[in-house]
Amino acid sequence: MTEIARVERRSGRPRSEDADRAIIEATLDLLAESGIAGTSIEGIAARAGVGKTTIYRRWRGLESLICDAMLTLKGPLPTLSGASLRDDLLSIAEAAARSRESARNRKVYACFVGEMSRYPALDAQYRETVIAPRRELTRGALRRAIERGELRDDLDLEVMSEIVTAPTLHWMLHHPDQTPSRELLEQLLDGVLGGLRPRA
Amino acid sequence: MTEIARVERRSGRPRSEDADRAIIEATLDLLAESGIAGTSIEGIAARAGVGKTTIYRRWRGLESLICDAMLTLKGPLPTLSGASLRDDLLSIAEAAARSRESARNRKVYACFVGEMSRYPALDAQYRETVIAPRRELTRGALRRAIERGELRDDLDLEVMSEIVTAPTLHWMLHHPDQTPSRELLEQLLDGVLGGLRPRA
DNA sequence: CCGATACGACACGTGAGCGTATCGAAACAA
DNA sequence: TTGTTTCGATACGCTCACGTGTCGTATCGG
Repeated sequence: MTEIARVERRSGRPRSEDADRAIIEATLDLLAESGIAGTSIEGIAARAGVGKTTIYRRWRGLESLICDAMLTLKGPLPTLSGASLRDDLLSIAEAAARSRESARNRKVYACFVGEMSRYPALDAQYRETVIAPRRELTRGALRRAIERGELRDDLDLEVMSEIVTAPTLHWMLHHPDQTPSRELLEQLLDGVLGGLRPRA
Repeated sequence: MTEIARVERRSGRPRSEDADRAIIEATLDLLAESGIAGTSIEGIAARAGVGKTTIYRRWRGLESLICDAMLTLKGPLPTLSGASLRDDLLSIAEAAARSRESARNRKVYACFVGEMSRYPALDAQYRETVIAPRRELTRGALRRAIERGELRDDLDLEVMSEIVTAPTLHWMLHHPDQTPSRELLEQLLDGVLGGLRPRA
């Protein structure tokens, strides 16, 4: 909805879809390199090989454009097998890792953490379309696991959700030049689920 | 070391320590409000009520100034009682929470996450003077706990360190408008140490 | 008092990005 | 072909920060 209405086409030269793609790609590239504050319409136009007019004709401004670019960043939500809590959480972690496979995407996520709060429209859309569905996915998996007796029921769901997701996200955030191996994801998850104290 | 050498004082008007303090405070304020990219010498001078000359006389440039400002951000390292792993880790978590008590400091930390990598000198100093000592403190506590049999010894120390610190740091990073209660810190820590599966 | 240095204030020219406007050419519908 | 719309390019006036230099004033040592 941030894009300017594409009114019913009647006549004249149609808008180039190549330009659309080039603009979005250039936006993500610049976000990764220079952060939100360092990304400008002029820079995007130059990198995309496009006139500024072409951008202003499609988006209201920088924030709208970044909103749209952001949406192309996130992959599809994983479908959970439901076989076990471990399987579900591993699927979620792997989906997160997959959307951070390219160095560019990792850097874009990193710059969002600190800068997003200064761009309210962007922040709201990010929370609603990216964070919230994934959060709900995790909470659902945890709820089902509690019902099946796979999880303690004496801890707040919010606290458990934090414990389960934080190590993976924290690792990925602070290792922007690496991709976590499947082994690492499993080690983190198993450590979290089983606990760090020796079983008596 | 980033500060311009304060040569042997001989005569003339001495530099104002009030100006020093005002400059550092203004720098941290602006970092919190606008991030690194949005912080300028002009802005700092204006907010501190100081001439630009006064800043350029003391620091080589913006990055040097931010380096010095950053050092005033971190409180002292906590001393660990060594009584138990839980006590030690709780002390570490509380020290981290304490240095994030003010909303301003929380926002400064948040902006560092995404932007720091674009400022190599700043990044190196931050890792060396802030992150490394705290990391070593945690690893030491974990090592001693393994020796005492308080911890599993089948997990990589790196992985355990990640699991132990991530939930607290992740929570604080994504709740920049709150301070974690002692109860929350304990819940997170106890969940991590005890694990999320029910004890058989 | 005198020389030295720091103080805040202000001005300089430079460069970047803003959002808008205008250009001739290109790509479509009728 | 004609009319319409988009294309990339370029230029506009505006604002902001850069780093430097220069004011007159304030504060120190000797």
